[in-house]
Amino acid sequence: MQHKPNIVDIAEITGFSITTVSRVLNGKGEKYRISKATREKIKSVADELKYVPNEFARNLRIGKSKTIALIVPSLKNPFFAEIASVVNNEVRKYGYITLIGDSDDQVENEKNELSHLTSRSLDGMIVVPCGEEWDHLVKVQENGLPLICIDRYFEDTSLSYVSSDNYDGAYSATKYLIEQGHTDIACIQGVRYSMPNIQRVKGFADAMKNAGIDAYTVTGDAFTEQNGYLETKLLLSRGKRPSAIFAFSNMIAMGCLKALKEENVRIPEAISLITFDDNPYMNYIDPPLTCISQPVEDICKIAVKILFSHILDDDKKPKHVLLKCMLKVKESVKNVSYSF
Amino acid sequence: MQHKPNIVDIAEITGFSITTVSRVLNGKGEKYRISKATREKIKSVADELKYVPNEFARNLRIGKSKTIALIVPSLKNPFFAEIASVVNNEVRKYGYITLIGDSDDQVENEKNELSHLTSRSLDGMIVVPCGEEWDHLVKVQENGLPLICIDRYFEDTSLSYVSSDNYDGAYSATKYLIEQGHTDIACIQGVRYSMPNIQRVKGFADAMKNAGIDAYTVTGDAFTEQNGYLETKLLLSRGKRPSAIFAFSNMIAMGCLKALKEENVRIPEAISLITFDDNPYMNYIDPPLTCISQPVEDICKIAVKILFSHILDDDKKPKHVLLKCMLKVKESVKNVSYSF
DNA sequence: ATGAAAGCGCTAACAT
DNA sequence: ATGTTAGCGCTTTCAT
Repeated sequence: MQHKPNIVDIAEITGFSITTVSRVLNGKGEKYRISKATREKIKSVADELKYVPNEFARNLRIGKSKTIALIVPSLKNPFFAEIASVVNNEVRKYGYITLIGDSDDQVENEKNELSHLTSRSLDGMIVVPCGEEWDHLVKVQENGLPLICIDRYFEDTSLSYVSSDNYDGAYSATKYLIEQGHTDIACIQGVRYSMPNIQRVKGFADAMKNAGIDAYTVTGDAFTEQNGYLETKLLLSRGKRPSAIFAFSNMIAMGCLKALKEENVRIPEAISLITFDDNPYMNYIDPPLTCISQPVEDICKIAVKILFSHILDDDKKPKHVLLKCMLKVKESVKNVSYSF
Repeated sequence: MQHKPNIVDIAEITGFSITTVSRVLNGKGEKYRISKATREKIKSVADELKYVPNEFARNLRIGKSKTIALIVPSLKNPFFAEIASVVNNEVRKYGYITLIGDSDDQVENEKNELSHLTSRSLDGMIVVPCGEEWDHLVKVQENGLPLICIDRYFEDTSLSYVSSDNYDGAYSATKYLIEQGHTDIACIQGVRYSMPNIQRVKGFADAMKNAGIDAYTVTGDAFTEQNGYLETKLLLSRGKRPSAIFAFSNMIAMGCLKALKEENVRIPEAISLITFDDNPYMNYIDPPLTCISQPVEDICKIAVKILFSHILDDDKKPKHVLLKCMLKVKESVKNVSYSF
């Protein structure tokens, strides 16, 4: 047989009807009380021909694609690469496939990906939104496509989300710095309007205020290495340097490191550094960075679970889940309690 | 309108036939000499309805899916994450979509992904094979699906590949170490049968021999952090420690760093370290690692280009491309020429 | 310059 | 316990 075998071929060879073949091959043989002999014959022929069902025909017919899409701001960022990896694996467990879209942190791209991907009759979508707009996401959902936001999300919308408890994470980090005797702390934030950032700033500020510290710096405006670099350079050029820097993401921390290295500022001797996000490479940088580790794996697993409850169980109620972060003490924060 | 609009809806609204609508929406209006007025009307209605073509129907009809698949050993490894990112972006430029599969470095998974993915009527495939088998890959190709290997590949098969010139890369790295006065060099290799590894060992050995050094160590058996860690531990427990270690991948290097740190061996003062692969995080480890950087971006771009020449131009001739690596001197290799 | 109609491979409602 | 048949939305051949 030259062309790819289809159920018609199998029907002709076995002498049964297309329907019967379809039923057997879909595991509905029992249900339709198709005789064992028939089932076996059909299956063996299918095997022999190396029959693979045409997903397009099936999808066209049933209007489902067994496909979900994941849109992340950048696969090159290890934080999102891990998300992609975990989501991909979890989704496979349901027999579904993941299309990965990269928005390169541009809302325009996100929208394009969204419309491009929906032409594939997706069954669901997981998005790490990169902008401050959510209309296009809500619209997708209103069109009947279950959608979950992870990491970045929006409040007061009908969109489900799973993220870290960023407020608590930032609060703990700041509290830890204060406990180590730091009072002059600067934090370098990411995209200002993004919910994780808003929560982190709040957690940071609250921890400072609760400790009776009113003077602190919040600067920066992107979750990028460049932002971390520039802001650190600026902080270092100030009259009085902060004793500790709190970087709001792994990429920002990289930029801090670059700047601190350039200026020959030793960590943690001269300046302490703490950061959001953890990853394996962080253990080998100089020094290993004390960080707030996000439960990325759990976030993804829960997101996928919720997504499939939306898809399969028709449970459309929006769910909002925040998971606690963990402070991982390494070597980049100095105890300065008795240093004056 | 409740359901997703299709060309039938547009035909009804505009009063033209389905055929005409299809032609206009596919940009074949000119070709079929459809009047400008008609074209504009159809387009405006399509816009208004936010019409998105159903890819499944189209794909079913034309037998193409505008989809390619990429299988990598692990998305969590930044080396492969970068590959995924670049391939994904390049493929989008052709209006195609990428399905990403993760083999978790198990040939069994690779085979599963392969058969799972082929049911999606792929138009092409890019694989970073993880085993020493290629039969399943060749078979896929023989079934008419263009397939390219990147990074890891096989010789003497009909499979196209794009990879680094690993021999040359390893040769340069070794030559550099020797120029810096090192003679007692150990290299920690990855998966032994893999082509990059074979070439790297050859490059390493040739460089040593050409320098008149006959004694050297080649040890290890996986491109993993664990392998790097264990082998370094073993090297350090030997009577005479090597003066330099050559790690054959980023992950192996991470393991080396971990072991060296644990044993308080200073780099490069006590032992020099050079590694294959570069990535942004490597600039912040202690010390920045001198490395052989692979042209990942170019490899991916060329692979995609070749893939599409196979897909679109029907040019099925296997192509074999090796790109030169680059030695990036940072701070992990000490010049020991005059140290005895 | 535009249309009618067949068919891609599959599923499911409706037979028998 | 098995078969007939109508479409899913699209492209394309053949007509006009």
